[in-house]
Amino acid sequence: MKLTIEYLQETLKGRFELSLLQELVEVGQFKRAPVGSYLIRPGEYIRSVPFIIRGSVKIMRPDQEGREALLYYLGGLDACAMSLTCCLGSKRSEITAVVEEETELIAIPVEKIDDWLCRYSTWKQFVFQTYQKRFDNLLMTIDEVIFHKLDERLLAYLQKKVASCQCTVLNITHEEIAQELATSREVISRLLKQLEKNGQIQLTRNKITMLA
Amino acid sequence: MKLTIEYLQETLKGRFELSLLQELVEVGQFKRAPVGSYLIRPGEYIRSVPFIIRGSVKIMRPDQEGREALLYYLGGLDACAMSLTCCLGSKRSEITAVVEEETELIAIPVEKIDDWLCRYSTWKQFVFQTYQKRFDNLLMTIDEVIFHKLDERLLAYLQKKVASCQCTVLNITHEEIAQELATSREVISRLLKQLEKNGQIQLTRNKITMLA
DNA sequence: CAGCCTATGTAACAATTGTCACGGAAGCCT
DNA sequence: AGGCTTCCGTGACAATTGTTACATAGGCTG
Repeated sequence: MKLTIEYLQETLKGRFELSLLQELVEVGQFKRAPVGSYLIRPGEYIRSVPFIIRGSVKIMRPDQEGREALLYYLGGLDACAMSLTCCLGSKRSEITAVVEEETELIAIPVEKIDDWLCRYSTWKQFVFQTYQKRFDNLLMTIDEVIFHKLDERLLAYLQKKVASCQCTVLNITHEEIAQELATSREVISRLLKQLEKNGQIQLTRNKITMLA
Repeated sequence: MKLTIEYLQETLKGRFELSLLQELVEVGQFKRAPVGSYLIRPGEYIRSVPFIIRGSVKIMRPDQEGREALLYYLGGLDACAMSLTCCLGSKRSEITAVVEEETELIAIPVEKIDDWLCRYSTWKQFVFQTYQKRFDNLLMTIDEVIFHKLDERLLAYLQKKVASCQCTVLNITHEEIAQELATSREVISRLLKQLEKNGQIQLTRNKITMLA
């Protein structure tokens, strides 16, 4: 699809000035990314920063043994701070970005990130806001892992998921959850069963329904 | 102490252009911070960003119950990214910064951070480099906590400490370590004893000597 | 030296998390 | 229906981490 000023004005209303929108239309590349597709893989160089218009993207952190833990989600009007730093420092990515729900995004070429920074104060603001949000995300993730037990983390995980997909029925297997929380399937099954006993969720194959 | 161009040229050699150094001399405030002093407390507004010339500063993350876990260390020529985001978004600090070893720093007023960003490309570079380093630090911390067990984390902790203070004898109590790793003193004592049995360290009161 | 405070050692037990083994259930395909 | 694959439930046990309780040791102060 081709980007238009009208589309941008509608989706980003008031966030950026007109002249910036015009540049965005020129250099930005609109993309629709299907569920499960990878926006970024660890080790890759990043040539464009994804600016998410709508949808949901999962940011994960891999380790050497092939495990991959969830860091946080990006949603509408978010941008990936990791990409920003990688671009500006031309380093390889240290994270994975997977589309969680069908996502529309604008790919912005690296050069422009820097170029716009001093020419558009709204852009500068946006970039720094992005950094701040990502720091907050990371800190919250760290809090979870350091200070909370698995059952609490699991519940928080489910709630985040619900918030991100806007519906109370999650289509997900225990195995997937286990991977994102960096533990084993059996442990997750056990804890989920506990939550079910407490009346907080309902379990069926490939599906978890939040009740609370 | 009063800042001088000569001092900055010596300590920051080549990193910033002369005109920026001149501004730094004018608006920056040189400070010497003793061990144990707080540069930032959670909940505070931040009016100046600490740019560390020499020494070591510990960045910690508190939780509601008064626990406080170590995130990472800042050393020479580092700046605190948290301060940056807080300033630019005028938000309260979410972390604690404590001086680990006698530190010399330059306090830079908030307004200047933004002001210089577009006027000095070396400054812009520095700011983004700072963000990137802090992201890396946080990611490494997350890796530790998510993927590694306490004994490995403890060893990594000790090694980081050794690297940061440049000597193999650490003056620290088990209790302090326990707090920074968000666990209990007994657990740390147990694991330290294990390390001692393995011949990796030597324990005496208030002191841990690294052997490996 | 006696008294006191802090740091450390350690046993015993509880709780949490990880692993193994296996059985059953749900859905799909032919 | 029968066979196959994937997902889930669960018991049993191991390993790790947390907690309680108390003993001992080092070092300081009067």
